Amino acid sequence: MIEQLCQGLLLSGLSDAQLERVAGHAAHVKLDEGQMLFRQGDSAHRFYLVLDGQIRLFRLSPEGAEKVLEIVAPGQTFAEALMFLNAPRYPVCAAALSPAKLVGIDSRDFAAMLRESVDTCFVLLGALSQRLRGLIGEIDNLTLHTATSRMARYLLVKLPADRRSLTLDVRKGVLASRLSIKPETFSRVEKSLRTQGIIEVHGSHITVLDREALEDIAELEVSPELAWMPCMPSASGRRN
Amino acid sequence: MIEQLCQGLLLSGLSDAQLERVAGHAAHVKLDEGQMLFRQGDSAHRFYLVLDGQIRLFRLSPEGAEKVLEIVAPGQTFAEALMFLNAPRYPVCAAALSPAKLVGIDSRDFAAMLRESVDTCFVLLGALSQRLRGLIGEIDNLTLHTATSRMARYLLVKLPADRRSLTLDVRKGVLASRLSIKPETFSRVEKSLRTQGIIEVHGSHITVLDREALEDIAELEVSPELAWMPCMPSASGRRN
DNA sequence: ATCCATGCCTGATCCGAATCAAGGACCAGT
DNA sequence: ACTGGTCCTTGATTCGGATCAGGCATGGAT
Repeated sequence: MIEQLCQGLLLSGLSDAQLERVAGHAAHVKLDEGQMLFRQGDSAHRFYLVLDGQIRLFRLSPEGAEKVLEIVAPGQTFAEALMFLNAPRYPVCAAALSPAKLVGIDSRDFAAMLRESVDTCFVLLGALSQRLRGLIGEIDNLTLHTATSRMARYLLVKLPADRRSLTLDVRKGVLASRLSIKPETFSRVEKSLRTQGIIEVHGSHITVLDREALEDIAELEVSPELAWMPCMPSASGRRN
Repeated sequence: MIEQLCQGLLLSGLSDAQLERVAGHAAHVKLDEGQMLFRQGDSAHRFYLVLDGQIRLFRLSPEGAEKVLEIVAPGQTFAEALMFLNAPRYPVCAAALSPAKLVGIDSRDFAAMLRESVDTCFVLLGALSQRLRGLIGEIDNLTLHTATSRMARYLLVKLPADRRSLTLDVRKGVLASRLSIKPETFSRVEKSLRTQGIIEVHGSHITVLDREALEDIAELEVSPELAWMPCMPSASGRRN
């Protein structure tokens, strides 16, 4: 159990004694493919470390529509932030994309331990900060960019720095939801990139033929430009 | 200066000695209406506490489009999270909506002090967690709900619990951007709610005539319903 | 008072993406 | 090899909201 906990980046900085204490109230959880771990609105007493498989975090609308916020991979933790709220309830649903093994860690217990380890506090603060940055980027994607642009960005992020191809680690339908695109549109965007000769697709294996063009479509920030921009005082939302 | 720092909810838990230390490297900042405080991409050495006025945090796309992420009111702090990243850069632009006074607090200094106060660490963790929850709600709004629904939600949130009317604290154009709506559409949505007899508008003063109807439009969660939902295993993004 | 700038409103039109509707591909199970 | 089931793809159409264009009202400067 202890060694398994160490797989979590968040927990790797803990001392043996601390790990043992955390392990005390921790519980192994196994999920079948598609099985729900918790639902949004459930009261949250624990957070989780993924050991194996993938967990899909998603939001449900009252009408039953769903939006995937994150796909959690082994070694990552999720739902830690709730530890610090008064009457914590999961803000999302969690379900396994594939058969999964995880460890559930008691929030109260962990928080108590945190009090004795400022270092770990800082690790956690860092993790939450990064997640915050990620969500801001997500909102930027949704409000300032098109579906095609989001797709291009995703490919560029997932593309190993020096390699030209990658293999999608989730079904295209799930990825579509992750990018806030309908499966039909996803398919069309993919086709468009294919016919432009920018990418090549064989099942879930994608090869980037023209990285330049893809970066162009992704509409990435160009830092130096910011210094030139006028940024009119109190400019109203021309182009929102 | 010390008393001013205390206005920040985040800082109110600090001891006098700690406050004094923070005040040491803190600097007052005054902004004219519309003046920029920092731009996205700028390296971030400090975070801010708003004493007076309103600060508009927004994101710029390469094409110059802008999206307001938050409007910061007096007593609130912003950009604290960056403290815990390695090469921190502001992820957003900040500009004053009205003449504003704020205090800039040195990140390194504050972080050093944090190491000696686990309690304050927890306060910060709580604050970041809430912000995280807020951003998830924001993404939910953008992906699972219409412009009209977002507008209704905003009104309901801003509406004092027992009162029937409220006064908008920002220009409608800014609010539109905050809700990711174009000013034209904002105007049309407002008109639609007016002609339905749900709200009454006089300038920036809005009266809610039919709270029920507004809640209906807002498509709020109905917690008990979640227990009934099937939540098919590995359901694909039917309805994204 | 006149001027012009800015914010807000309204109408006509356009566009990106969702929806509706069918096919087709790729399985696992019989 | 045949099923029946997902999952993906493709086409036709619709729809929400953006864009373009113009008008009106307010408020500060001259």
